[in-house]
Amino acid sequence: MADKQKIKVLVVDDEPNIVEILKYNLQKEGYEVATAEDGLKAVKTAIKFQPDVILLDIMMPNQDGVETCLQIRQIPELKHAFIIFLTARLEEYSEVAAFDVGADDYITKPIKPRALMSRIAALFRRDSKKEQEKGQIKIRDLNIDRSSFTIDKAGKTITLPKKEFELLYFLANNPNVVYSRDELLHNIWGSDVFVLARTVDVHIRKVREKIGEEYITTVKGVGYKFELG
Amino acid sequence: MADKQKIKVLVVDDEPNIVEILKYNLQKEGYEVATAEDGLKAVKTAIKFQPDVILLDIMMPNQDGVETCLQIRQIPELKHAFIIFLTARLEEYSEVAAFDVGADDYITKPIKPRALMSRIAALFRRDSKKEQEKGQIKIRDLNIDRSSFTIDKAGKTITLPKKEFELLYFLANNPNVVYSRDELLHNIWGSDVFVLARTVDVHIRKVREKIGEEYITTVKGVGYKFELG
DNA sequence: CAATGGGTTTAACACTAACTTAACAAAGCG
DNA sequence: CGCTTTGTTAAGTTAGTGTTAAACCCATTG
Repeated sequence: MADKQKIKVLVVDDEPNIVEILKYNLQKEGYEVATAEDGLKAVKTAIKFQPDVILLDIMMPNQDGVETCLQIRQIPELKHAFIIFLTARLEEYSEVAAFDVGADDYITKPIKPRALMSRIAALFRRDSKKEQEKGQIKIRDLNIDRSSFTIDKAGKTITLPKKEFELLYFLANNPNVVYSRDELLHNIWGSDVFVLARTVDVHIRKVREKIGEEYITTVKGVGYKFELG
Repeated sequence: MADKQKIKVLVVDDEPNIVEILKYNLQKEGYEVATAEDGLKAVKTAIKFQPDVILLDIMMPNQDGVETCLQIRQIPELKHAFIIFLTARLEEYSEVAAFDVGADDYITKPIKPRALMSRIAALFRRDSKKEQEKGQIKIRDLNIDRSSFTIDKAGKTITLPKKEFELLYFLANNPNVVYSRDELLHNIWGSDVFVLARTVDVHIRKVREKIGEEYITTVKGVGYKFELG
């Protein structure tokens, strides 16, 4: 996948139940999660953990969310973090305070996990869309088009499955450069996936089968490369 | 979508905090932002900046939002601009006055940035729909007609429900481009709606059922696209 | 304001392409 | 020639999608 590294979320609430529910849901969505049970611990954890998103309860022992938010906003390394307040419906005063204090958003309890997930996802959607907006390669007699996951060759259009496409796309993007199987795995499958290196061979086979044998060549003992004319 | 060039937003409020928060969030969403701190400056800036959207606080020194709105509405170059009032919860009177004065919408403080962003995005979704309401697409043997929500195929006319139509219309408008379920949700359902991504599948099913299987193809692990030729 | 009904969303289960693994054949290299 | 690396095929597994039915929502109507 394209999430080179996981988005990190820090959940801060004094109610263990809520923390658990949020943690569970966030992890299921592929986020890396840390938790803290009060404001003081939140700040410490945030510094170590460097979260991208902080879900912050307002009413907490030791140090409430507003004060915590203020402190976090002072820390340069955490300035980019999104802070979302979790508030009980009736603490309206806090809504006002929240934004003065630098929160990016707030949601009212009871929390609907699904809605919260979408909202967090929305925060990062823009970037991922842009990444994909690159991507059309003309090389030799191939026209490789990321937007449609297709290869055009001599008028014929071939649609490739994801992994096969990514493989060809990656190699074609760096023509004449030899990549080892491990490098290909790392770049295309991602750094946190464990599959046998020989898996690459099979995908290479499939790609060659579909576009022809003359594009990807083997360098024995090293790996594969996309061959220029 | 059609954001060839950035949408311009003018934020007018006398509270620097609020201005900052809104500016920050708007820029993050990709809008171009200008600010003004009172009504008089707002009008001047608006003339220079030519915003597409104006966020206007009601209670301001020098010249309040209502009066400012009236003035802006006089200026021909700014007639197309959307004006959204920002009001404190209790100034109910203003809700009434706002629309008399030519505002397009209003929201009450405290402002939820997310909600505001969605609202702004929605303005342009609606707007762009209007533009396209002429919208008729001829593609392959289909004739897709937005004004009646119908598809003509080989003499037969099929009427689709709204979501199904929008889905087909969107894909047909961007043929050969693969869209993930999330992208489709974002573009068709809107950014502030939280539904499961799999909902898209069901609508795809219905559309295929009605117009035939040969138009929309699946790219596994990626999404759907409208297939040309 | 219950009942209806179309549209939409969710949930559950079935199914298959895609992916991975494994196993054997062929090819390169000392 | 052995030994290692790659090619190839087939079989095993899984993640992603298809499909259907049921739940839900909301506007309309009697």
